[in-house]
Amino acid sequence: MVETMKILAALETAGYRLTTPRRALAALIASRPGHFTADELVGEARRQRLGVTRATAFRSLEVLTELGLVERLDMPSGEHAFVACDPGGHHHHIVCSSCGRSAEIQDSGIEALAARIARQTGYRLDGHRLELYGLCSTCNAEQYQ
Amino acid sequence: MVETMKILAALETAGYRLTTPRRALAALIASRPGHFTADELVGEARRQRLGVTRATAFRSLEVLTELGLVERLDMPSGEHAFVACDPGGHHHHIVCSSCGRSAEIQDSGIEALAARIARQTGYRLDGHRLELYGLCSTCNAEQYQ
DNA sequence: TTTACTGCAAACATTTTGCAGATGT
DNA sequence: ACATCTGCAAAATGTTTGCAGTAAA
Repeated sequence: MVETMKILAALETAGYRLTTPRRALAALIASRPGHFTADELVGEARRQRLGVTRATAFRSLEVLTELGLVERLDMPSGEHAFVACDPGGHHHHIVCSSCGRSAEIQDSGIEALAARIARQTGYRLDGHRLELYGLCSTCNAEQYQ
Repeated sequence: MVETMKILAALETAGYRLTTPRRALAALIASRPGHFTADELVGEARRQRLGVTRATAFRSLEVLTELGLVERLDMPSGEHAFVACDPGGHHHHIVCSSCGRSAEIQDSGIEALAARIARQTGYRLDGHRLELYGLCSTCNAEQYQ
């Protein structure tokens, strides 16, 4: 769970202004249990009359992505989505294809695996991405009720 | 290396017609050493006067993707790209961020790793994606000349 | 008071679609 | 012959940008 305050604090620390739209977006993003598309975010903001433009939403998402507070995902469907996440450490996501809830995965051995592949293929790696898709335990349980 | 013939054979087997545009695209795709964007593909087709429309290119890429002859990648930059690949077995790609050359990676232990994560998180996985980015040995070598 | 930020609207990029005609089988 | 494909052009998406005004620090 990512809290609004953490996002705002990070923005402030990085020298960004805490504007009304940014506060609103931070709250919205923090309230999301899982991933969301830019469009969903804007829609939700509009529904709640928060007065946040599409352009501002994109601009904020960009800033937040840079700070590592949000990450961009590419769903199997091809659509782009974002997830709030803890900045700092490199990590990966596992996302529920039903409810969208997502969890962060720390190392788990992927780094080692990537290093091994690099050695085998002769590539000098400078990045990788692992995304896992499936049903979270809740959705999985519901399916059999 | 993926050959034109293989692509055409797969299309035919799947019941698709071997039209002129499809033959042209198959050849273009097979000639690519690495990944390519839809736009690059169309541009190349136009340069060679192959008479392939943008719409047709997209439609063909869709078909080829369905058949597993091509896969969609999401580059770190955010742009979409495609790579020709062997259909069948689940695999992943390692792509060179300089020349675009890409190689397929067979299992390498990712499946086991994914299974372990599934167990730990309680998710029932139905898919995952691993993409590795870096410099291939050739580009890496050139950098130090 | 200064500079970052926002809204607006237009521009852009990318992918999809409807339809009439061309073409593979 | 007949269904599948293609080209064309328009539409639907998704994202970015310039600029003048607003607001945070």
